[in-house]
Amino acid sequence: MSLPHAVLTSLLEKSTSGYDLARRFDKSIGYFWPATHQQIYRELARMEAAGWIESFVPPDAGKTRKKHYRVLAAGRTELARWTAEPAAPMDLRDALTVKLRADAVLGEVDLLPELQRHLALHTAQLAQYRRIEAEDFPPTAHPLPRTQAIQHLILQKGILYEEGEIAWGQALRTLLQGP
Amino acid sequence: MSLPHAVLTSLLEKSTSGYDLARRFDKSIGYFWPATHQQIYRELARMEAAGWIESFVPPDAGKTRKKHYRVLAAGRTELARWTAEPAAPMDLRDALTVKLRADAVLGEVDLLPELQRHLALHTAQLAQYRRIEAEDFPPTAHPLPRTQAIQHLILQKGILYEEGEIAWGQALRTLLQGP
DNA sequence: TGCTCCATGTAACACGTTACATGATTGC
DNA sequence: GCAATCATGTAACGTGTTACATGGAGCA
Repeated sequence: MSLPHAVLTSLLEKSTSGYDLARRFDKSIGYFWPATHQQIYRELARMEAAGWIESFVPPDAGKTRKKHYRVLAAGRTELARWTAEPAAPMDLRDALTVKLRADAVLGEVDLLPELQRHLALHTAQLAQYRRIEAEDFPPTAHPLPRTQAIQHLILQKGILYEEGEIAWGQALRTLLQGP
Repeated sequence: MSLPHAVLTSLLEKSTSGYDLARRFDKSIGYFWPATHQQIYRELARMEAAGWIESFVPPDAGKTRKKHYRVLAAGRTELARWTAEPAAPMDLRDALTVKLRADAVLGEVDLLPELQRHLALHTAQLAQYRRIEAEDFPPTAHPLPRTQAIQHLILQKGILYEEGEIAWGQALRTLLQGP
């Protein structure tokens, strides 16, 4: 049950509409907690009913249906509560590994094309993370303030993850291609 | 939709009862695709209805309710189809990273205890993987046959993952504890 | 006029989680 | 006799996924 809290976090970072939230999700928190726009609209409605957030018509709405949301005190309290609460570490759900085991037991399944696809996707994602890092965290002599240091560390987690996937995938490719 | 295929794979590796399957899951495929016993019973019933597997009373059943399952040709075909089929890479769902972002935007949330818990859990998991590796893959001079090499590589993926989590967690701990 | 993008939603369903039910067998 | 474990399930619910609906705004 982390999606509402991910949404609260994103709203605290910048209070916007559900639509923009859904789009920003894809490029930030969504890397670590993906969500579709339908899920986000559903959670926004629930959280407004629960009194964690409130909606208002933004000044620049004009004749559009645009609604903005902002976090209320109750939402902030709830987020702080959840953040300190112990939770199980995420569990992996890695279909490629299952496929690899299936290949081992079946034999005669050519996994290489699928593996190449994955390597390409992870390589692309890694490149994107590196681009973001180069833009947002240019090398400096001085240590970053806490908030920025945390954000950099989060980005580095994504980078580490992709690097690991790629290194492992290359080892697998060598094995599958071997004589 | 990978759970049925994970179950098929496990059944091909060793055809057993739902109960044993659920217990073996926890210690093998479940590391990469977790499932509760209820999910497994549900999938077994569905797959039997679909003609992918069949149940039979094992010779050693006695008066128990024990049922065994074995994979039919249709199930084997389906598994091969799914294995070669392209699929999106797994997506991360990492609550700790979300909590970290929440901490950055809220301030004044003490994440250290939660981080320590995670470090302890990942360290324990890593130790278990290493124990399995030492038992099942003792160092030899000769390269392993393909099936075993694949199984070793799968285990190494788990090890790499845990090592990454621990290394990152230690970096985070340094940051959170820093002055 | 027709197309794309903005913006918010409803509905149905599949999958995952949690709690509970049932009865037999094994070990003390 | 009692508790723990074996063994299979039902039921209810919550989250995630997919398809579709609605209507305005901007542009060629």
